[in-house]
Amino acid sequence: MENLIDSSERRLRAAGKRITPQRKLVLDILARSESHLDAQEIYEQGRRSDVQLSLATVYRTLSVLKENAVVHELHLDDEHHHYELADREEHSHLVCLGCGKVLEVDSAAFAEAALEAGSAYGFEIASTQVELTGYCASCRRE
Amino acid sequence: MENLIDSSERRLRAAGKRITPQRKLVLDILARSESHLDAQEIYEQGRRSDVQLSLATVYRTLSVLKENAVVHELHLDDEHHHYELADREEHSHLVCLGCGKVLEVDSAAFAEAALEAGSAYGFEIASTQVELTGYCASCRRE
DNA sequence: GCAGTAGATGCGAATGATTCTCATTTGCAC
DNA sequence: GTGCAAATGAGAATCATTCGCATCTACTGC
Repeated sequence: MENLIDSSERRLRAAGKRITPQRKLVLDILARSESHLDAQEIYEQGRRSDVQLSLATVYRTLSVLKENAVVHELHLDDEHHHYELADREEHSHLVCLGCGKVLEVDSAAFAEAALEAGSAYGFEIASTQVELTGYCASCRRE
Repeated sequence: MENLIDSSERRLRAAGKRITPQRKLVLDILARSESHLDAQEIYEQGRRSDVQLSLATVYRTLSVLKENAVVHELHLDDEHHHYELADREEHSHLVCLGCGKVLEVDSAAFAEAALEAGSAYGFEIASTQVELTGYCASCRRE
């Protein structure tokens, strides 16, 4: 966990960004979290620490992290965006339309298909977002 | 094109929805369009017809169409949603980060991978949204 | 260490997409 | 035709996100 944050900071420095307590805090919250947080949740968790933090800063930080490929922005629902640290195994998301549960699934197959599709069109693929929706086992039997 | 609309209307009727001039208009605009429209664009095109149409109705109509799987909602950028008729060949989207161009690519490979991933977790896959971002051939050579 | 400065932050106001309210209209089943 | 639930229009309301600006601070060069 610590090295995830270190490498993120290295990437920010390389882009000429400063390492502020607020940015460390947001990174730390993302690293500790099991789930996919949205800006509001990050803000609320951040307020519980002794570092001062505003919602605007959360958004600005997420924007910087996104630009530097430190986090991925997810569109799991239509309400707002969710974020997760990028340097984890490649995976996609399975969202249950019944209960809203989100599963992460390995997506090597998708990444491979993405590369093929990209090269067929002369594209250099930067990121692959796959969101699958459907019904989980327990919601299927209603 | 006509039959696309007919089948859409059948689906709406089956769900107990009424066929109104506004709904026909939105379907017609989507069917005629080559690209992925957002609500505002649909509204503006709709105003040019002699059917009265409000932006609220566009949103309500899109929501109904989405619930009945007549349209797919796309998250091509962070600004707003884009929509396309659902009953077309399965395809995914390639978005260029440089110029914003959106290409449609065949995605049989993704659909297959989705089914596999779904069954591995007991999920019944309802839809597969794949959005690839990267740089197109001309933006790559800057 | 210390000062200077560009980059960050906090706060509250602004923006802009989407949704809601409610009075009015209208498909469509009988 | 009639009746009524569903749809619509217009504008207000909501809510996530961004902006403006005054203040602060992480880093660079001395």
